[in-house]
Amino acid sequence: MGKHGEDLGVVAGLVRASFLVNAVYAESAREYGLTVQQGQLLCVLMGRPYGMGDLGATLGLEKSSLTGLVDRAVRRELVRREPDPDDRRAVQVVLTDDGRDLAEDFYAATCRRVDDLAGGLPAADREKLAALLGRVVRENEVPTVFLDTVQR
Amino acid sequence: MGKHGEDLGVVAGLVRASFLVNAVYAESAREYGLTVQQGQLLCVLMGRPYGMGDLGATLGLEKSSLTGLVDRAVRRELVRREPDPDDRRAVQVVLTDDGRDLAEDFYAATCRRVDDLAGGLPAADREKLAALLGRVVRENEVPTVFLDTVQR
DNA sequence: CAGTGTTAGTTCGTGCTAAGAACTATGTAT
DNA sequence: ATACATAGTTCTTAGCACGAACTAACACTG
Repeated sequence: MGKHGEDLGVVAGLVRASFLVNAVYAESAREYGLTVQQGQLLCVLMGRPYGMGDLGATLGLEKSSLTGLVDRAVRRELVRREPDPDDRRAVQVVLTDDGRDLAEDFYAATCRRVDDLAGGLPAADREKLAALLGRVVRENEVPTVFLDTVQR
Repeated sequence: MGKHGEDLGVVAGLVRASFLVNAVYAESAREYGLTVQQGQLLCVLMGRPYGMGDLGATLGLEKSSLTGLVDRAVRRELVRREPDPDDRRAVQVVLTDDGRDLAEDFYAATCRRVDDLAGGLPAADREKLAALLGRVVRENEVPTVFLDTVQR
């Protein structure tokens, strides 16, 4: 578990890098007239439509929090609620055409910015960093993915 | 600027790692009865007292946003506003004893959790990761620090 | 098919976050 | 003295996040 001073290095690095990414994400969202949460919502929906439940699990929100988020996105015509053909209680949240356009622009711009954060690193280091972060992410997302997968 | 698939690796790694850290930070805060922002406030103040202006610059908030954050922290007796002896307009925000205790507990717990995120990595990889993240952070905080320094 | 429990989502109330604009009071320069 | 800048607060508006209570549809069991 580590008692060395070097541990602080990883912790500080992760926390500060995460603040950096947050700041970049927020700035990018702002530029596109979105809040961070709306940006996340659009990015998630770029992949496929989601029901409210799945969406909550993916974004880490309670369903009651989600209703409002989706409501506001609907009001801005970025997103639609479509009835789920297999379950009359359920709803599919889908990007509108406007929503998709905005999502793609926002996504691209945000990727560019985040990429620039690592812009000073030579290619080899970038790959190393990507590999290490990938491992951290993979090892720690297991619980979430596990739940996602099991509960289907 | 990179046209290769590997670029996506760094971006995805940074973004997803940052979400992981956020989630951990939020969970830790919650456990200590804090919001993320209050947690950040306490952690910043662990180092030294700050005026409202400096605090805003450090946390990336407008002064008007800060008033409320500090108000709520004052109400919870985590923080005090002390008059600045050199400037009767200004205020020093200082941790109370309770605030310091809570800040230290929260800080330690959060560090432990973040450290656990990298728990699966062997020591050499942890160090490598810390070094790479350190570089990213250092290179990108320059603009903020630059502004801070120049505008005094 | 009736009864029971579960699931999907919404509504409501509370508190927190964030910003900008307008304002007060103090400080600084001229 | 005048004018301008700075430190913070107040007010308004909008969004975020949660839990508790609720409605409607589904699923199971007898």
